[in-house]
Amino acid sequence: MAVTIKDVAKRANVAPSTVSRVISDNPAISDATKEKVRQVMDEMNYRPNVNARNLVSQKANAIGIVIPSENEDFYENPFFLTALRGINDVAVEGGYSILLSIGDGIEERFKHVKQLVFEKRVDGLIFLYADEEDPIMKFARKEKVPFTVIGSIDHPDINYVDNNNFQAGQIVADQLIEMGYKKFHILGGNTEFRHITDRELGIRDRLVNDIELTVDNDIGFTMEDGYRTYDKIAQLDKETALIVTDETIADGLILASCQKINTFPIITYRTTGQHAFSFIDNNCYIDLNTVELGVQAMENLEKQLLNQKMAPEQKFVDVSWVEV
Amino acid sequence: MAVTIKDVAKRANVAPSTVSRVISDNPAISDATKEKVRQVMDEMNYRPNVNARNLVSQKANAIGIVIPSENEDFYENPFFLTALRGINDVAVEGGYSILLSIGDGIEERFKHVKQLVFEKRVDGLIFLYADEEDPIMKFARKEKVPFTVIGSIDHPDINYVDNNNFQAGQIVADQLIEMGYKKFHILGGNTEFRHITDRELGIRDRLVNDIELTVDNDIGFTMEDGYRTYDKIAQLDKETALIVTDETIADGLILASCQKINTFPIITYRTTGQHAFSFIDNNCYIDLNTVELGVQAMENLEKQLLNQKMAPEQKFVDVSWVEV
DNA sequence: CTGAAAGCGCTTACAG
DNA sequence: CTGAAAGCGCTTACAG
Repeated sequence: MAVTIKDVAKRANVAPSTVSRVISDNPAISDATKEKVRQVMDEMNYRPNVNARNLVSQKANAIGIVIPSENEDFYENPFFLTALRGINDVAVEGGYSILLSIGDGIEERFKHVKQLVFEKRVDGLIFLYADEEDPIMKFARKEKVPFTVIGSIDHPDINYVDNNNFQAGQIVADQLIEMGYKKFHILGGNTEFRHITDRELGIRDRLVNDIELTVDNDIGFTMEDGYRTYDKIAQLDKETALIVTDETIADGLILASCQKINTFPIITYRTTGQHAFSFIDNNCYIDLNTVELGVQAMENLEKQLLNQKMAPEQKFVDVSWVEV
Repeated sequence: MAVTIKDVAKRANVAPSTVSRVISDNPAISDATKEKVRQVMDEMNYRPNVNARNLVSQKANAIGIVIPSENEDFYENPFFLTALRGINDVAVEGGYSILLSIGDGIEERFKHVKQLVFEKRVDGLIFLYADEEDPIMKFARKEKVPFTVIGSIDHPDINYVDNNNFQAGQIVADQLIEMGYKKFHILGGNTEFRHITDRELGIRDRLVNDIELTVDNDIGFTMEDGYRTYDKIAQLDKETALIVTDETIADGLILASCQKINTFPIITYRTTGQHAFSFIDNNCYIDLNTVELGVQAMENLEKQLLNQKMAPEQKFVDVSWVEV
């Protein structure tokens, strides 16, 4: 059997409660006792039993990750795994486990999340998408489960972390103007997504008089959609700077154009510098710092868990222009 | 506060132990009592507290997933997430949570896995790679943690689930012969991986006299490696059937050739039919049924957890030829 | 600064 | 078929 707090206490000639206090580094315990107990813990390779600890504290020391319902995306879009990486870093540091809810379909996942919450398997949730009308999110609000959203939600009570997409638009415009471009063409994903429209607004915000702007939005959200756009894009005049406000569409387009004469740079917003196409995409890009998005989401959630009555936070992560 | 087993017992006019027995569907309890108690549980929306239950049973009702140390792969290779999907399906069914160990670098992950095991956060592990010399796997054997490997390991004590890669080679050869090809060219990943060599052996096993075979192995494992192979491949004569024994390499090659005249089919082994390039890859392929690999791995692990003294199992999942 | 005791919410022999 | 009691391994008031 595994060694328990009692075994340690006996060997160290103290009470179990003292050992417990040493574990939590309680300032009431003398340094001498702490040192002695710690030595015994090391000797015996003692590890606290998480279940016992959680039972007392009524905590799970775990958080749940909720992914969007169109979950095919999850398997293709590097965004989710990259954000998860950031979440994981902070979670491990704080002793939290991460539980994924990746069942097929929204119904199954909703059921799973309910189970995680009601059985106290998780203390809080992180949503990898922003949709105020989502049933799982509504459930979390109703049950008062602490949660953090990655994305923007128009509601002052909700904690969220997002890219500063408006700024991300401004930066692109500024850079391209500095590079001497006079014509911009925006190729955009579906305008139902706020990051798409915010990026466009940011670009428009920095347009100077002599810039000519054309926009082609709502062309879809898959690689295939981008791929199919090639013929249209090829018509653009050579002086145009092409800004693709959705990474996956950009990848499809890059795929379509990589073997042809690449007449203009394709500027896009990237989840990570280590994307699958980095070896053929020699264009500058905007790094969305998605790992940092995950980090800040988890930091926010942890803060909520430690401080019940925290005021809701809405944070924006800066993006950065990357020269290639 | 949440409703406990005592609350249910009081309202149902029975003892807590009776409620507990109803939860586990103990046959000693009368149907009448069961029905009454279940009704009260529903009314009160009772959910058992997992921590309390785990504390008694000395179980975590959770399993840990270990990913390979070159973890950049994890973020690009659809294999891992697809296998996870299969694992998840079985895990949810059996009431197990899934904990990921995705920290950066082997050291950090090793530390994390140790913590998961020693703190009893997991009951068992699934390795998404097969390497007998891996320190984490050695640790699991030493500590007698139940685990299942996805991949093949030459050791009779280890439970694993793998594709039948030899058969996967045979099937490709058979199909291409039936299609009338007389020349095969194998473009292979690194031969340190057994699935690569087994697939080749399977192909060789079914070669008939008049087939001419050429092989080009160890060209790497990234998309870029496949992409770079294009010029060499373009030299092949038009009658050749090209078999790529690694999916990622195949994708790089498809990417390189998609805009050119695609003179011969590129046959490869695919993790899933819904891969990123499915819209430009019109070739037949071998479906490795990776979801099923995950399903069987989790089924095996669950069996180990329920039956301590189970004889080790080595299972092989069949692959299937997919016509496009 | 430290210990004895109660309790977290379950399960499981043991009795009856 | 059901209940009372002990116990899983911790933490945390309460005493001293």
